[in-house]
Amino acid sequence: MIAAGPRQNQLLASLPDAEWTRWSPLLERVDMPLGSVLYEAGVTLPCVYFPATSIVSLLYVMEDGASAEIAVVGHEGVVGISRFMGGESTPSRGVVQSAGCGWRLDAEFVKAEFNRGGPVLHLLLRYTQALITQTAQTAVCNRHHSLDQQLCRWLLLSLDRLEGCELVMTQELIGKMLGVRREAVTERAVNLQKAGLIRYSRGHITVLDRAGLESRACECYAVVKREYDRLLPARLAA
Amino acid sequence: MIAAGPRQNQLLASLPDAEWTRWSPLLERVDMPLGSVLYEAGVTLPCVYFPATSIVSLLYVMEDGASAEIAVVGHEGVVGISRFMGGESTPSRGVVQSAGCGWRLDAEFVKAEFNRGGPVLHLLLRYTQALITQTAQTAVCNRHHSLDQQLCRWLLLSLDRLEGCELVMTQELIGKMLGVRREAVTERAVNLQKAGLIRYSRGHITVLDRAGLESRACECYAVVKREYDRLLPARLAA
DNA sequence: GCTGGTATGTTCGGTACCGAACATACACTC
DNA sequence: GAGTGTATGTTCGGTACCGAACATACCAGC
Repeated sequence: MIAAGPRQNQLLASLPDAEWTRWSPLLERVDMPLGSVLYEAGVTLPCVYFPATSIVSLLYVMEDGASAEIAVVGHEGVVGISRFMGGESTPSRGVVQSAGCGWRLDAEFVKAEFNRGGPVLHLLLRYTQALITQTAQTAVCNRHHSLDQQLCRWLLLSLDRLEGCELVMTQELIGKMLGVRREAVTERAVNLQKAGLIRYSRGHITVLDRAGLESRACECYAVVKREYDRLLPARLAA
Repeated sequence: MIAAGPRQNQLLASLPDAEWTRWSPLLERVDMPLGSVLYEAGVTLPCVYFPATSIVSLLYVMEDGASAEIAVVGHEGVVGISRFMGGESTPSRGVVQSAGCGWRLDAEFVKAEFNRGGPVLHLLLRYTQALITQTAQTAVCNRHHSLDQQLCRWLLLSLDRLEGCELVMTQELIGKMLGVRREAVTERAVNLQKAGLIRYSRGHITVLDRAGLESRACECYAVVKREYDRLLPARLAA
């Protein structure tokens, strides 16, 4: 297990020394419990978050209350890109999907660092491009692939952002993320369990056969992973 | 009708004088016929395109040949954001969805201008955030809304990027963009025509009742439009 | 004015998911 | 160890779209 420091976040870990010296005194550790909302749609968030052991879902909630996940952010990324992209807010919401901890910084500070240009600018922009790819692939996947495939993709995306192979996550929650009914998730989960790929009980899902999930998922997972690997600095050894 | 100059493109039109002086001598007018591919998935495109009267679809094509539109770019935007975002390529393809003309610039030049910081950086980043919103909303729409609603949304997005109210576009092509069968588009189009909202024949679609389309579309269209209006400089008078 | 190609229209069986209702079962509290 | 709340399991009718097959109809060129 990696020591629980700020550099568990890959973006923070990739900062050159000069930047790190400026940033590290300002980093504030935050606990991120399941379900907590980091920012609301249309609201300017005061802080930018760098998840370490937590996973954050960017979720769009419709007028009728239905929801759908836009993208997911873990230790590889940052929550609050609108603060340096210039729009200051977005129509989506940031919700903690897997409890853990992370680090935060004043958004104005990050914005100022971003506008200095150089490594911070380029690192954050490459991350943003990766995030765009994930969002785009979510659109494609929602259009063409079965819930079975999507669930596999989603489990894999989560797994990549966790240590170990257990997700603390009810099927109800997964339904909210994928934008389907809880019952539909249950049916698919039953099948995955029968196939020996996962095991679960009351909000705990253990992945037993990662390779099996990968072969059952659609191409979307691999496309996104390849782009993340290509665009971002090498991952820390797990 | 607006004079067919580079400043028909809203991003180019928003450049401050200093930038415009540097950019305008380098702008090259390009004809963009229906179906032409501006860039392929995974390939570094040499130029960045600023559509004027044309519309470009960012399209993801799957391994089995099925496709789905990620987003659409017209006179409000730019094609080739990966060249300044730093990834240099993306997994999607840029295809001309509505014939017209546009302007292009050497991508290295745009990248250098972008990296100077200042107005160019901020303009392009705000545009990129708008594009992210469109992509995200496409994901949501693909998940939750009926083809009927999606077709209305798509027609409106196209209409906003055209002068007049006629689209030159077969139902086959629309199917490719929306990621559905041509027959499904036909069924919905028949209904829209019966309802008096559109009229069409052999690749020409005329919108008769824009307000009707808006009320039949899902909230996604309005969400995206609001973000574009918020994030980008005021549109040119139509 | 006939012909060939492209665009649109229609039908039919199949399926994946929805919405609702209800059943079970585990885990914590007292 | 009984009771309560949450998580999961199952069923059933309905519907939107798929895949395939085929019909019509417009336009261009000869």
